[in-house]
Amino acid sequence: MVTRPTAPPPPPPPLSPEAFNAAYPPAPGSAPKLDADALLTGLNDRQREAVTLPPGPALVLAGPGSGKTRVLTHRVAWLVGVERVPTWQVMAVTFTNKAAREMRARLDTLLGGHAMDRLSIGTFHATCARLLRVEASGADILDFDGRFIIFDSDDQIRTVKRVVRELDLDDKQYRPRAILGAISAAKNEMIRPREYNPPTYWHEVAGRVYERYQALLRLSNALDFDDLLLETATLLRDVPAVRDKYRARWQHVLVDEFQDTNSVQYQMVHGLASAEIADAPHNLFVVGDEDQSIYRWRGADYRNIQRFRRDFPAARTVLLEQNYRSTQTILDAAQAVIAGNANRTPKELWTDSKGGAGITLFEAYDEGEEAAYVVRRIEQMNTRGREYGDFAVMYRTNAQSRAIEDALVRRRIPYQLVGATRFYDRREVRDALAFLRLAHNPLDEMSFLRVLNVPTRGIGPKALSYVQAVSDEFNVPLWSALQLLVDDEVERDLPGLGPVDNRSRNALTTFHTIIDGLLFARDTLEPSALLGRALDTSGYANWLRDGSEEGEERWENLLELRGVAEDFGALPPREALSAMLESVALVADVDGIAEGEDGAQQGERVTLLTLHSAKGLEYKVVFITGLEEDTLPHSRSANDPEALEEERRLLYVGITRAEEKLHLVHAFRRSLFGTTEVRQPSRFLTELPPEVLTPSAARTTRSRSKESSPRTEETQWRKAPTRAGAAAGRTQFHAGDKVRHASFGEGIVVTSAERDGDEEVTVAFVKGGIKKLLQSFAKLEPRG
DNA sequence: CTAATCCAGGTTTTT
DNA sequence: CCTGGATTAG
Repeated sequence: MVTRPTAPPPPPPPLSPEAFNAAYPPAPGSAPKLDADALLTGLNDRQREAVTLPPGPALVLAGPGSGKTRVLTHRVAWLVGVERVPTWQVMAVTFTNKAAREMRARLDTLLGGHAMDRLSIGTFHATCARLLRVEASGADILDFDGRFIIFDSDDQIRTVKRVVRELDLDDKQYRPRAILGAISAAKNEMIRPREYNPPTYWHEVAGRVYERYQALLRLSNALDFDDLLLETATLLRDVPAVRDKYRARWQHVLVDEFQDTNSVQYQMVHGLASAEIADAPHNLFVVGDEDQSIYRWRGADYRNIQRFRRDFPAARTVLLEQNYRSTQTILDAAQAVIAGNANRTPKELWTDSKGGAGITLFEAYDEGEEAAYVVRRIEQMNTRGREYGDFAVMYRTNAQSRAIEDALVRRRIPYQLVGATRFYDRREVRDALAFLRLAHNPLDEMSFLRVLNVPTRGIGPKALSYVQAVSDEFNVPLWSALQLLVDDEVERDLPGLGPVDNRSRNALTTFHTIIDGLLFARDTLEPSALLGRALDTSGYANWLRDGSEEGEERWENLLELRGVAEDFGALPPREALSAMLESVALVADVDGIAEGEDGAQQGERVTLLTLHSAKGLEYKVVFITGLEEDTLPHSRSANDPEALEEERRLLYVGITRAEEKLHLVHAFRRSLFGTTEVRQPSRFLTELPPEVLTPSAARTTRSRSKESSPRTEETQWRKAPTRAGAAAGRTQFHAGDKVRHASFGEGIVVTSAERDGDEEVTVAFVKGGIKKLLQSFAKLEPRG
């Protein structure tokens, strides 16, 4: 593929205006020259067109499985290897670390491992963080300095809570989550506290919180996720020197998943590419798919694709419709579903792989049976030669994973859970990181307060109030206040508090000693050792490992964290520490961390994940579970047509993950927060054309679409439960009977379910409506 | 100050 | 169901 000439390549024609090359002479870090034909082999016509587009704005509309990442990476390779653009002039942004890593890896292969270090490839957030660290040091345009820390969602919510309490607000009426949402929304619109124009009284209050929240952030020299974007976009908009510098530097900007950009991200990209500098072409290459826009709730707007067309009328558009992933059957199903959305530009996906297995639709009795079904199918296919790694089980909400996990554990099938209680959200991990953050910067109040009394060392509200009082009195951070206290450099009688009692004093000294020790060690110990020291001297390790199973589990998480820390061992300690903390703050997914306890590799495990985290992935066999009203579409989306369209896109994303076989599963009833409810099948199911389904599944949807007719279907069980009915004393069944699962209208409801390999049967009579009926369900013991 | 216990509330998706 | 907050007993 990649050929390296033996003779030095002839000087390439400069892609960018000479003026730029003169002003910014190419730095070391140009890529090897690539052979254009070799680079393009294996690409289809459309892909080739996209990869070789002339400079200028470009929009690639890429359907699922159409080789989007391939196009992006080849485009970069084309630019640096064929067009001879210096690598440092290229910036590619993605949304996830995973995508960035993958791009990097693929480019590494394409470019033969050279010249990678000068390419800017990263997530929006990471890219912004890097830029801000540079720009905030020195210039005092910004109200924070380059050593800022990054607040994650937990820090954010704690801060908002603190402000809500401070302002004496009712946290029921002003729920911290909601307020944080409002703040985030404002930031996404680039609205600062002072410019905030509240539409309602509630928002006015939220605005007050916003102001104080922001002040607290800056007090800790902290930025939240939204700030990273906002401050960068503002800088590029308002400071010509900075803007021009980066425009000149990044002459080629490539954006992945453009449909998921929010307004700030759009402006940032737009700002970088605008042509206010004479002769600068807008070399902005964006790739996206409106149909896969699933982050509306955090400000993403697929209409940015339309906006792009409007703002860059000269943009060339390339449509990628050939799919290399799924069977035609699966594509047909996907298109039928997405066709239900009104606001979209139609695309016609096609593939060379005609036909394919029908899509199975299964109605389970409840989530337990749903899980049993999935697991049974996996086992069946596994014995027929499928690897566990070929399977993925997807769901709308993380809570749904529990039942599936249970079933997998019982059958001893190795699995991998993506996301869920994220590794870095675990309490012990956050505690441990708080120690490291304090070692990095003891003024970090969030971390200070977090571990001040963890493990408990006798510092309660009383002791804290001394520190707080000193902090207020002398207007210094908590850490400095603590220092003053333990060094006995403040008046013994604090205003309104009286003398500091000895117990508090001792406890505070203990804490001070711990952190001081870390500060002392941070320049010599590498992060993993520093972490070990922190856990030892703080007593955290002992406290955690109290002999309980839970304690050991948590301890293992800390060992994993230690493993993460070891990756930074090569750098000088001080640098390694900040690199590690930065990386950890911007990591969202757990991949690479959750290697199996049972020794199974990733490829040998069933993957469990939400539909959201499934984007960009593919599996041979996909199960989409919980296809019910109020789950998919989710109840929160019920009243909002826009939100409903997003739910449909979510299902579309899920369906198009499947390469060969798709199972759609829904349950007749499902328990949620303790109570059980009857579920209606998802409206999206009725949008599936019967011919994409397996015959029996097609029959089911058809009978279901006739509204008032009874909903019946034969169960999947071969053996009827033995005289289970008799045990109920209501009706009788015999071995060999065909058990029916009749939900409505027949006077009797019978369902079977599997539990621990045994079948469980439920029988009831219809009396007083379905709700009553379900309450009166009798649970029966199976008999041998 | 800590630990145990009770209670109410909130439960979508994630950089 | 699970968490986090509040309350209470020690």
